[in-house]
Amino acid sequence: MNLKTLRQLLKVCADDKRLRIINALSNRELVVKDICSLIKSTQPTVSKHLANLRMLRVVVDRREGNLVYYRLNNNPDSPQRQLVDFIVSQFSQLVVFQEDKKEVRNRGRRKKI
Amino acid sequence: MNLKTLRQLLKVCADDKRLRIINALSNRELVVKDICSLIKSTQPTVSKHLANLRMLRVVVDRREGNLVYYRLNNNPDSPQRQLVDFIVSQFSQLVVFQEDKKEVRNRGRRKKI
DNA sequence: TTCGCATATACCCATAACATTATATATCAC
DNA sequence: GTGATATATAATGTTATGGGTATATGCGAA
Repeated sequence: MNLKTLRQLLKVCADDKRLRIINALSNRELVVKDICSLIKSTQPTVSKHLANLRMLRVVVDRREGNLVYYRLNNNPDSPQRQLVDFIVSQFSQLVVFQEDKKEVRNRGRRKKI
Repeated sequence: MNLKTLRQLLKVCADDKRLRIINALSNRELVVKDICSLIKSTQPTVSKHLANLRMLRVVVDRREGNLVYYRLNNNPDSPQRQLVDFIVSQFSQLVVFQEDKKEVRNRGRRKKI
């Protein structure tokens, strides 16, 4: 870990939509399309955000058929996980975060993802 | 606290020089000129970085004569302090951080600040 | 193979961020 | 008041970032 990596890690989290993605994924893994409709952004935009988060290992992905599931990097010793924990726990009361979590739960109930 | 503030708070920390300033100030308060020589940047550049940090209340300042002392916002309940604590403690082993701390301590010994 | 769906990448544009130079403000000494 | 020092702000150029459209890739079904 060096200064550049720390800076990049903070920077990749310093974006409204990526913060919402991180918060949403703290609930459970999601496919790209779910995230598109959740944060109301086009698919390329979401793919790019996810690529940014993936490059810094904030999230990891797995392909299943033609779907790609994204989840948080849950390695408990990683700085990524530490920062995500800080964000998710410290700011869980943020209205958007609560709304998004609720939406993710509902979406999960409505259709198998 | 809203999403925008969280984003701005993360962003203001997501810069090499501002990270070094935060780490240096975790030791003790410093005047602008000290920071200029520490991070080897021009005075306007440092002033701007400090203004950014000040706007987000990551640091606070006090004027004494024609010197302006900067220190970390040490309100223990503030998100600012929480994030700074995370950065300073979690990444204290970073080479630049250790070098800067050493330099700050030496500088403090050499001349009264 | 071809089609259709999900996702990723390329390209372009608009805006934001950083560094530098020059200038302005503030305070002290005189 | 003037001059010197410390800091802040303004103006400018360059680079980085985020969003959109179009296109490419990957995979399953038939």
